[in-house]
Formats: sequence, structure tokens, C-alpha cells
Amino acid sequence: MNIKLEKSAIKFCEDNKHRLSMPRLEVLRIIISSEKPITAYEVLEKLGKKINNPKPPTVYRAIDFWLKYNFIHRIESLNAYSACKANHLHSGSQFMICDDCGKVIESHLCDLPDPLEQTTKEASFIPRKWNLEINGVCKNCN
Amino acid sequence: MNIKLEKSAIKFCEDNKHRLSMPRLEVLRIIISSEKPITAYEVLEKLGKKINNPKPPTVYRAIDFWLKYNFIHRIESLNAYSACKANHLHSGSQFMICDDCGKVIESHLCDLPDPLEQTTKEASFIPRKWNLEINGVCKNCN
DNA sequence: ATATTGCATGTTATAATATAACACTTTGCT
DNA sequence: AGCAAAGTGTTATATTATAACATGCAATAT
Repeated sequence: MNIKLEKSAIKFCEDNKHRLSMPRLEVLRIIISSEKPITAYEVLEKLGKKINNPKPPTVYRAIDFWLKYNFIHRIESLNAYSACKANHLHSGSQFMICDDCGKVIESHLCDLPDPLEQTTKEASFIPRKWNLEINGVCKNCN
Repeated sequence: MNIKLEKSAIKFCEDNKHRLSMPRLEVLRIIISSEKPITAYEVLEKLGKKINNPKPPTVYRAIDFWLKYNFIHRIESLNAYSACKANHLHSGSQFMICDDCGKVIESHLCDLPDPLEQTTKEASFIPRKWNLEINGVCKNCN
């Protein structure tokens, strides 16, 4: 699927002296190979086929790790996770979620769009990361 | 606090023949009078002082009702709810969440900003509602 | 005025999501 | 080898949310 992302994750760990443990690698692979955003407990179930009887913290730790470095994203309104579709790491993401078929399309903001940037300035608020989720109806469903 | 919102909610129910039941009214009041976004179980606890021994579904039903008509918003990344601060109903919301002090500032988008509108068009995606959550550091904390 | 209907609530139970806490293991460094 | 830091294994439990079904209430049609 997205072998590029896996490779860059491996390289990232080497370069930054993070351990690329079994749970981390397998969890990332599971999320990468999922068509749709996948929940932690779905990951847990699949992980059970790779390592012996894993428990929720194992999954959540790995997820937190990859989230932290933006290799995966969390779709808040679905409590689900998906691999980053961009070829670079970014701190802002945008998802279009189809209310009909559940399909999720990621695009990504490199910068906060101007009117939004503006409101943060007005509030003297310093953005660190942001997440936009748009619900609606996708191409195929309308 | 926001007596205006309560009034407009009451009027909304009258106009649209929705029942303004005890749980609905009290839940709305609790959320309106909360300084910060409040979780469902915090609402439940406060509701216990108004009506006898309420259960989670009572709270969630009332929350869902007000959410549906945009009188309150859900802040996804906090699993919490807050009264709408705009003086009009809107289907898009924007929150700035301070990672230091937990303060949440709402602003509101009447329309999806152009670059975003653009991406939905490119994907032939029809937006129905959207939610942007920006994490960062607020005025007082930086 | 009452029967009907649809909306809403009360209640019990349980599902789904996530984390605390602590013992143990691995790795890199000195 | 000895140590510290980072990571995992495991048990238990916290937090968030919903399913399912019985009951109540209010508008309206007879």
C-alpha cells in the first residue's frame, strides 16, 4: 500500500534513535494497510494475529507514538486513526467525511488559511496543530 | 450568563413544536452556565441537583437534541460540550484550545474559507457541517 | 371526552474507548 | 559489568456512549 510511509517511518526511527519495536512496526503497518480510518480496538484485533495476545495499552502506546510524530492522524469524530496521506509531515490536517458511505478523504493544510490565521492573531493565540473535519456527502453518494 | 441563548432556545422549541422538557432545559442551562466546555458526565452530576437521580441516556439525549439544532457544540478532542457563542446558528465552528490552561475560545465560520472550499469542490464533496480545532497556546499562557 | 399516535423520558444493562500503575526487559552509555 | 532511560507486559479500572424496552405526556382526530 504505502510502502513509502513505512520506509520513512523506519528511517525516522533510525535517525532519531527511537526504537522500532514490534508493536510499533506492526501497528503502523496495520493502520497503513487499512482502507478506511481504523479504531484502536480494530487495530488490537489485527495485532493479535501478529503478536501474542496484545492488550489495549500496547496499541495505544504505539498509536500515541506515531501520532506524536505525525505519521498517523486521529479522526476525532470517528475515534479512528489513519495513515498520513501526504508525503511530508505536517501539523494541520483536513478530512472530508462522507456521512453516507463513511469514506474519508484527507487533504492537508500546510498553513492555516488566512481568515483563520487572522482570528488566531486577533486572539493572540499561537497555533501548534489543527484539525478540520468536514462532514457531508462524497462524490459517489450524491 | 447567556440568557439570550436560553431565550432563543425556548422560542425555537415553541416555534418548531419541540418539547421543552425538564431534562432538555436543565441540560442546556448547565452547559450555558459552564465557563469551560463540560463533559457529559459533569453535566450528569450537576443535573442530579435539579432532577432526581438522572442516568446517562437522559443527558446524552438532551445533548444530542441541542447539538442537532446547533445550540451547543461538541469539542471533539475534549469529548466536551459548550454553548454556542455566536448570536446565530451556524453549521461550522472553530475552536482554539490552549494546551496549557485548557481555555477554549470559540470563533465561528459562516462559510468555509476559500482554500478549503476549493478542496471540497475538487473532490466533488458537498459539505454539510465542519469543525476546526486548533491546539496551541493562548494569550495568557505565552 | 376519550382513543390514537408520535415524541419523549425512565431505567437497566452493557458496549466502546482509553488510561493508571507497577513490574519487568531491552538498549545504549560509561 | 553497572547504570539510566526508554519501552513493553499485564492487571485492573476509568471514561464515554448507546441499546433496548417499558412508561408517560401532549396534540389531534374521532
